[in-house]
Amino acid sequence: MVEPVEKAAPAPGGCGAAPSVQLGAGAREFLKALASEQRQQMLELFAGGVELTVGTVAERLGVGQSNASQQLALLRRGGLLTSRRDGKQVFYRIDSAAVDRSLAELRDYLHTCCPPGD
Amino acid sequence: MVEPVEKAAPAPGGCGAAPSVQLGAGAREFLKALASEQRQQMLELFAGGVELTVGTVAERLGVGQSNASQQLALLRRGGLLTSRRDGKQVFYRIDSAAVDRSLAELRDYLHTCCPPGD
DNA sequence: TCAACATATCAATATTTCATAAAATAATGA
DNA sequence: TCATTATTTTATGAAATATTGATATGTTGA
Repeated sequence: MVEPVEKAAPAPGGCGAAPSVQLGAGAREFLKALASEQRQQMLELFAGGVELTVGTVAERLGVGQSNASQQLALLRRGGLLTSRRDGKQVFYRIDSAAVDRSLAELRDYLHTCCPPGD
Repeated sequence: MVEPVEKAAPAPGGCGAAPSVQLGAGAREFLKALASEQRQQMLELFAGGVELTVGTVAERLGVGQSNASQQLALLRRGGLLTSRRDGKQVFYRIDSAAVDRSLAELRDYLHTCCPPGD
């Protein structure tokens, strides 16, 4: 019989006016890039800060060259990887600074959505 | 003429033996759940720790009730929301503790992949 | 210039995800 | 039990994503 308290409206006494939190386009690309198992495996190849070429990544994962190139491009767009060309080859490696930025943005977003101490 | 150093194998002198980093299934679901703009909007409705029913969420986002139910289930599987039934209705709310766990796992994973100071 | 190699882009097709409606499950009260 | 309401599950077609092969771009060295 006890009707649940309808806390539909933003809790007035809670954490104050919730600002319209929203993830930026960058963070969204970041999440999208990470939300694929294949791309996660790809990322793991770069552990330790090593640099790898497209061809090497394709070979190690047993996927086509075209596929690897496209997925790496996605990871780069998501701010997880950066690349440099050296001669014929393109070397990819983790973009630590950008990763940290995205992670911080995601943390802020989630902590605004759902403060740890509530 | 300078051949780029082929750091294909795990850097021996680098940050030590890179342990086989791998995201757990939980973290993967977490990322998947977050990697959708609609589900991000959905999450934002829960800012401040409010509880909402499936019907309310559907109405606020202007989507079908079935759609809302499915997306909410996805967010729950991803460990972002938790739910309780009270009578006929099901109330969803943020699962702060689980979010923090996933965020921590993600941070560890990314920091093993790509230590900030490298 | 050409030949060769590495990567990127494009096009076609499979696979997956999304959105809506219909049917099934669960809970309440008469 | 039946009717009503809320949610979940199922089924369907539409849209997005992944995979593959072919082609194009860019670089090197002859």
